[in-house]
Amino acid sequence: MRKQARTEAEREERMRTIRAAALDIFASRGFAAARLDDIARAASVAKGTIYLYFKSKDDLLESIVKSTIGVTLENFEQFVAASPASASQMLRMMGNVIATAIEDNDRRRVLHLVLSEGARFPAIADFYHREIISRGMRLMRAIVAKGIASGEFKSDELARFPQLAMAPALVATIWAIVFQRIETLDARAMLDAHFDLLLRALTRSPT
Amino acid sequence: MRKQARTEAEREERMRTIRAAALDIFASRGFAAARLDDIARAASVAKGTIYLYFKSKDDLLESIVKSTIGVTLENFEQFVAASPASASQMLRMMGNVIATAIEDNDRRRVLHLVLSEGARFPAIADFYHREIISRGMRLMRAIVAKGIASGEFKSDELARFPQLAMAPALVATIWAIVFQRIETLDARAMLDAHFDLLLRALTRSPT
Amino acid sequence: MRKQARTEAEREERMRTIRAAALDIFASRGFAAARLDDIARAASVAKGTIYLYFKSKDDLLESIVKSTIGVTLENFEQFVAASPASASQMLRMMGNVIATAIEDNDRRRVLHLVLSEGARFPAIADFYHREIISRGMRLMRAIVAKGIASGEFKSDELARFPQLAMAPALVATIWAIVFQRIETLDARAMLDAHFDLLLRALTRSPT
Amino acid sequence: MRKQARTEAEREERMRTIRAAALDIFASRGFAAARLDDIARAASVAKGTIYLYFKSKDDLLESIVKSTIGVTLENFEQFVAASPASASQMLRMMGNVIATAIEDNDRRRVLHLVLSEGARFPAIADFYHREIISRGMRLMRAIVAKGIASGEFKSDELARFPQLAMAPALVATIWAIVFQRIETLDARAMLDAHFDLLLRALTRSPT
DNA sequence: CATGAATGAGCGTTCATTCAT
DNA sequence: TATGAATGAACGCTCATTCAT
Repeated sequence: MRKQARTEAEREERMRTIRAAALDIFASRGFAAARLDDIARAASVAKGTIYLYFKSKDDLLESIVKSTIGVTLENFEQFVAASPASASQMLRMMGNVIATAIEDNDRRRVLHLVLSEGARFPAIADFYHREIISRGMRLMRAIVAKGIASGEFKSDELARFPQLAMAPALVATIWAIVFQRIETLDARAMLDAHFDLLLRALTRSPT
Repeated sequence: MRKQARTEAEREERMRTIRAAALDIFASRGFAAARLDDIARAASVAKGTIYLYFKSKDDLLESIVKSTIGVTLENFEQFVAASPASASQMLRMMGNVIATAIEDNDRRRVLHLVLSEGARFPAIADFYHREIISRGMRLMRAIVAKGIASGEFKSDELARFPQLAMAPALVATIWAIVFQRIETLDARAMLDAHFDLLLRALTRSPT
Repeated sequence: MRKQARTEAEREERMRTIRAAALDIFASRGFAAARLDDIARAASVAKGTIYLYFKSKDDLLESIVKSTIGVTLENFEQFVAASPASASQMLRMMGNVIATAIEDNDRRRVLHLVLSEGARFPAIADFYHREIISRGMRLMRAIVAKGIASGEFKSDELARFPQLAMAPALVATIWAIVFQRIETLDARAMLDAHFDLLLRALTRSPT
Repeated sequence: MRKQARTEAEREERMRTIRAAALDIFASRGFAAARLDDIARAASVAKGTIYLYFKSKDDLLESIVKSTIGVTLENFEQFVAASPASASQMLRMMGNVIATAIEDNDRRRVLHLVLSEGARFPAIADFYHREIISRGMRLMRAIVAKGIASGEFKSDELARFPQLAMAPALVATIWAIVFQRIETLDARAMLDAHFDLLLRALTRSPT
């Protein structure tokens, strides 16, 4: 072995390999119980090599979370502002984006790591909140504002609690990791039902 | 400092004390990183004493989860069948029960432990699914069935995916543990909004 | 339970019971690996009770060894002096006594404990040497002296190294405990052969 | 203080060092009471290093026994078949080999470990029986057979119980470890006396 | 850069001994 | 006396991190 990473690109590639291996191991054993030895073996590098790229086990976890942002949201924000689509259509699209996102196993695993370890890793919770959650919430609020302005949406619950739109995605993610073995759950069908209900409620005047 | 638990009641009390201390420590450090030493100190017993009541650290975790069932659901199931209340009223009541349940910090911590460690502790996932989740789902389906039978509810999404009713509670729980520090969330207000939306959607015919 | 030992006789009986149980456990697990819990259970007493009769685990071991002297030797010494039997006959008798002694499982176990733990328990080595070994050696020397005086025995190897007479008994004991499972050994037949050889040698003039 | 063993030879050397240290500690404290910490210190390595070379404490013990075979016997077997020496001479030689062998302190300690712990470590008892004992017995039987065939030896006790030839060596070994402190024993002189007696007996017709 | 041997602090569990009942 | 719950020091083994090669 002893492949050397001289260029910056090779360096990035190495880090990606190690991160991928680490995510595998963290996800299957849990962060604290994961052993660097296993990660090294899974990444086909020596244990010491990991330390050439990451300061510590904690840093490795942090790096995994930070590298899994998904550029998806970035583009979407500008799109909302400019698009001629109706708020309902946008909400649907958002639903599809979410459904697609959580079908990706790595993203699920990262989310689960954030939920499980976030309390002990402020940097991770901060990062995830800043980069993913608050963006998603801002986006959701933008859509709702547009819908209310246009008269499509009759109530503002989703603006006050954008979390309500994502909640089923969280459930689907956790279910896939914790309960799938016991009882399967069709995540996409559930998200479809969820957005059906949401739209039916939002487009109806509260009594 | 060497109180002996000779009666069965004292024994139960001891176990409760140890469980409570362990939940504190598990919740704050995570299961794997929690040290029996800390649990013992928190429970004001010697480390060896823990092993008089629990077979192992794993067993202690399992016992914590199993002892936190909450009798709440039990009673509720019979109530649904017999009550003259409308399905809508019942769903509201259910919402209140859930909101109250997740206001309890211990319950939140246990749920978080189940979500975080369930994948590595099949016994825990099994137990939680059997005792809490499948019961809650059955209950939800009973309510929806009643609502559809009476003509109150026009669609069955909630019968197909009862998880949709609980999803915001899960979000609230995780938020409290992971993100509260960064941005507060009024769990009860969110759940109220959630059930408002849900009822508005269910009582309206799908197009 | 809670049988109380008020009289001295009851007290002795209790100690015997505990010693017997302890010997069982020491022999099967080894002294260091033996657990007081197991001894207590085997003796049908509570763990604390053992400490009413013995100062410590070490003391219990010591007590076991000291209580297994076997009065056999005592009587035999006087017998040698007075008996009209020839030295050869006496050696034969001695052989029989030894053979019978090591057929007793408890004696074997005690001897094995002495051999295994004696190095770490000076008190035990001292005691065993004083009470068993040096007596046996003295006895052997007395027999040989008698044989040489009477002209029966032509050489004094056995007087210089009385251990030579007992060596096969030691082998038989250890064999029974360590190798019997792999290959059986007929201890009595071996001892018979040994004393046959010994007498044939002693009664012949060295060249 | 952080010498790395990268070649196979250095690795072997490391194992030897650790085994030697372990034998010291096992012999002085007994196997169960020996602490890995002490072994590590005695070997001038960190505790964890031991586990790079041995799977467990048990494995370390086993390895010690297995690495102390002594090639002595191997060569001797072929020698007996080919040599023009008489059976008596061979028995004498055997006596010298044994006497020399048990003068080695390490060999004594290993034998004592086998006798003490063999009952709890079947692998050790099996190994020792297979590699040392049964070989020694076969050898002894070969010598006796030769002696009887040539008419030198008149009886077969030693063929039936080859253990009789080694018994005094066992006594000498145990004595050195358990009773030397109390009363010294000249092992070589005793073995000489033993083989004198043995030869005198074997070369004389039984009555 | 890469390797993997070495380190040693750390932890779950055990068990001889004590002591409240 | 007898009991057995409680104690806490001790120990085998692990594994994140370091560092010689």
